[in-house]
Amino acid sequence: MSLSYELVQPEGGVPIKLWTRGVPVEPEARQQLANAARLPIVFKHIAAMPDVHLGVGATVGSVIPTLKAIIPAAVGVDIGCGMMAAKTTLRAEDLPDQLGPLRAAIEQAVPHGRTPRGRDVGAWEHPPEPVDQAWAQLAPDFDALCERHPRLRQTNNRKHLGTLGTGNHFIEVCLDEADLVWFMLHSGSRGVGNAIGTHFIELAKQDAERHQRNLPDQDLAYLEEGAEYFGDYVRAVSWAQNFAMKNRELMMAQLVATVRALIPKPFEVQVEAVNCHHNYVQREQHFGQEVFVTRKGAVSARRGQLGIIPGSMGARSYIVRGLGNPESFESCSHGAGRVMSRNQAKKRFTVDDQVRATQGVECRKDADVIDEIPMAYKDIDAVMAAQSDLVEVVHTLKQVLCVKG
DNA sequence: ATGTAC
Repeated sequence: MSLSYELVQPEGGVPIKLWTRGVPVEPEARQQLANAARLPIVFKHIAAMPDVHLGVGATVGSVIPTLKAIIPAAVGVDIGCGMMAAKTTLRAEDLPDQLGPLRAAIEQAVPHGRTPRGRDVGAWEHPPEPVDQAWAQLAPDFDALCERHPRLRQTNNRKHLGTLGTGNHFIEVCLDEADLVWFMLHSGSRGVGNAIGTHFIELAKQDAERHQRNLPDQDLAYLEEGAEYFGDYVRAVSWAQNFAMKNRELMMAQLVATVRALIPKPFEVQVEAVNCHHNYVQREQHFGQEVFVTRKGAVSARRGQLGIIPGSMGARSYIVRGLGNPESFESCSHGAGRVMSRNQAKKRFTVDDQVRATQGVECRKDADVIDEIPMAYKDIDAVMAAQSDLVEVVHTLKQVLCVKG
């Protein structure tokens, strides 16, 4: 039987297994995977998902298991970034014909966009009660962290909880194959997670310099167990991941309340919503060994575990169930993956292209979202086919409304 | 992705 993945053996490193059959992979991404494979702390092999593409330090769409050490830049700065989705009892025909007012109401209810100095655009001016309650839960561990790392206090933290952000972060209303309405959203740990990531990436680089480590790439600097800041990083990254998960829960609640206020028909939202990180690190057992697994643009896919693989603004998204494939460290892709940079997309496509590609979706179609045009992403169907031994599709979702930051 | 500096 042929392998479901491509096997590459970089000289002086662990093997790389790529679930990329029928999907393009940039040579630069291969080089970057090989760099990570040469680190002495990597366990067994590296897994590349079908949406793999070049990132900072580590490749987006990769799973890197490490022994008694973590590479902060492999986790990245968008710590805890991920997806949340929930099915409702609403049906397509319960939605209004014109979705513009609903989009405007969601944009009004959930802070989104940039948070430049002195102006609260993407942040709460006065966080509502549920946000303050959630912050009260997060605050003690954050305060403890700030005692040892005071610069982290100078961040947007409490006012960013329950807010969307920018770029590819979005909120969608979707229909599944049975015309049931779903809510779905994509966001992370906002400013404070970014500051934590940046801070510890810097500390890891200083640590590598002190130890005169010979690294294939400075962005692959790692912190080892016993290093001065290792424990702090583990606590900080875990805190940011909790912040991100709570951030998504709060936005989902806000979204549900907003739709309830606008749609006359009463409806229920499933209690067991899916809420999964795709940029994170955690302790796991693989091949009988306790390891740190860093998923950068990858989702956990243990047997039976539900995950979310979104397509682009105009494409379908998938609710998936993990098959627990041990060779992928029980993981799957986090999306379609880009085929071109944001700048390339803005050069190549016009507003007319964007209008055509997002037909039937109530969303922004202006010059500032062309970098998110569906053609800038890989074909989601090819991506799904390449990982058929990692996940099975449970639901297929098509967006009818999309809010971008 | 985010915030800030250029």
